[in-house]
Amino acid sequence: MGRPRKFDPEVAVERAMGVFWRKGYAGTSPQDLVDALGIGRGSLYNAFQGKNQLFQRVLVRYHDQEAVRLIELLDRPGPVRERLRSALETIIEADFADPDRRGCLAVNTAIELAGRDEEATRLVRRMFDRLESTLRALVEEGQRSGEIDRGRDPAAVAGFLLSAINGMRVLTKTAESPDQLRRIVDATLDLL
Amino acid sequence: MGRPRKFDPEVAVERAMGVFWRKGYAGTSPQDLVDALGIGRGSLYNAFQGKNQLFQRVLVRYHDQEAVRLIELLDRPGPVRERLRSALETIIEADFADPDRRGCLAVNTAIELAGRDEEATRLVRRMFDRLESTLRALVEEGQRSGEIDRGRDPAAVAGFLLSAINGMRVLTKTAESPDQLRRIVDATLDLL
DNA sequence: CCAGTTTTGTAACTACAGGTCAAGAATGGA
DNA sequence: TCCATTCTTGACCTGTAGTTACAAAACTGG
Repeated sequence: MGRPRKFDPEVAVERAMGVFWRKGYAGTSPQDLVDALGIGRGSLYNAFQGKNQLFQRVLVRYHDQEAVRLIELLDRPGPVRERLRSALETIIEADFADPDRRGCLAVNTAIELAGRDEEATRLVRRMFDRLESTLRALVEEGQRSGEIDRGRDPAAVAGFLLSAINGMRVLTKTAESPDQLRRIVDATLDLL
Repeated sequence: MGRPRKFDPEVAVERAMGVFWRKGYAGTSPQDLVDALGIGRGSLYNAFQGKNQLFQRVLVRYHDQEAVRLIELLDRPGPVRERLRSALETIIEADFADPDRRGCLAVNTAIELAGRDEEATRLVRRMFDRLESTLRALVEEGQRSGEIDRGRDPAAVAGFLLSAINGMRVLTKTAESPDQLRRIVDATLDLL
């Protein structure tokens, strides 16, 4: 009972994600959110307790959406190396297709808030951990299929790949063309 | 002529660097700066035209200081791989020794401001380019000495290393212990 | 020691951050 | 139809961001 909501909270979180992603946490004002969500200030604070809580919901949504998309790419059938290449290339294409070059919200948040916002740190760490697990499984599969040297520690290689992906997403921020990044992908897979 | 400055601008920029590095650009207020620099508001705006200009001087100083330190590490005599390992390990030790885990100011700025602040973007890109050049020279040296496979494109490997370094500096933000990072260093050098 | 120059300290100002609150609107239940 | 409940709108509030203004202070050359 009670007056029903006029807006869909999920849609609101989705839109909030766009704003935080583009402007960062500190760079996003309540007014930005009100404008983007198309709801009144009061509703915003009623539905989500404040900027901080809303941001946490955004991070969860990002995890359930973007991170999962990447994991699905990696989990498709086919040779391990091809899957990896295709996933990395997709990341780069997506980063450069975005006119705002927002990069990865997890990376952005790690840089802006890690160590200074406990919950945000936890959520980002969770995304990194999840991706790393997926990568480890992929490496192990590659070792079974003979595509990847069996002498290597899968956990170490997975950590290396996670680091490589994050590094690329930093460089997409300043790179002028995708070519530099494509060469890095080539080099990374060559070395693997 | 005129009244002499009571403070050393270089010292002030140095201190400002500490603040921006820890709290980010948007997260640093004029009051933070006044407190940290130990000078009055008026002096601050008289000596450095404003937050933005001061930040640019900070970026230049960071380049001339931190980036150069890393380059010097890489330019020391000895086997290429050892130098690379020692440089990477030094980065990690420094990152974890810092109680605030500020990471790398260039990476932080790339994430926060690239594409949204032209001058900051230029200065960060310059740091990345400089490091990449050093890495390329190092790779070429390694190829001459036989430590690195001569079939590889030095530019691509250098880009790869730059990306790997930046990726590690993202992970130091959320990593709970340096061990994860040390394993990544091992894996990276193993693969090279 | 005066004129001219530059710095300093502090007050002031506008705008906005981030959030609260009262009043009213829309619902289901008795 | 009245009630309790929950939502919406928009005004309002306190504090701070980021900057400017300016008078007083501290120097230097002549």
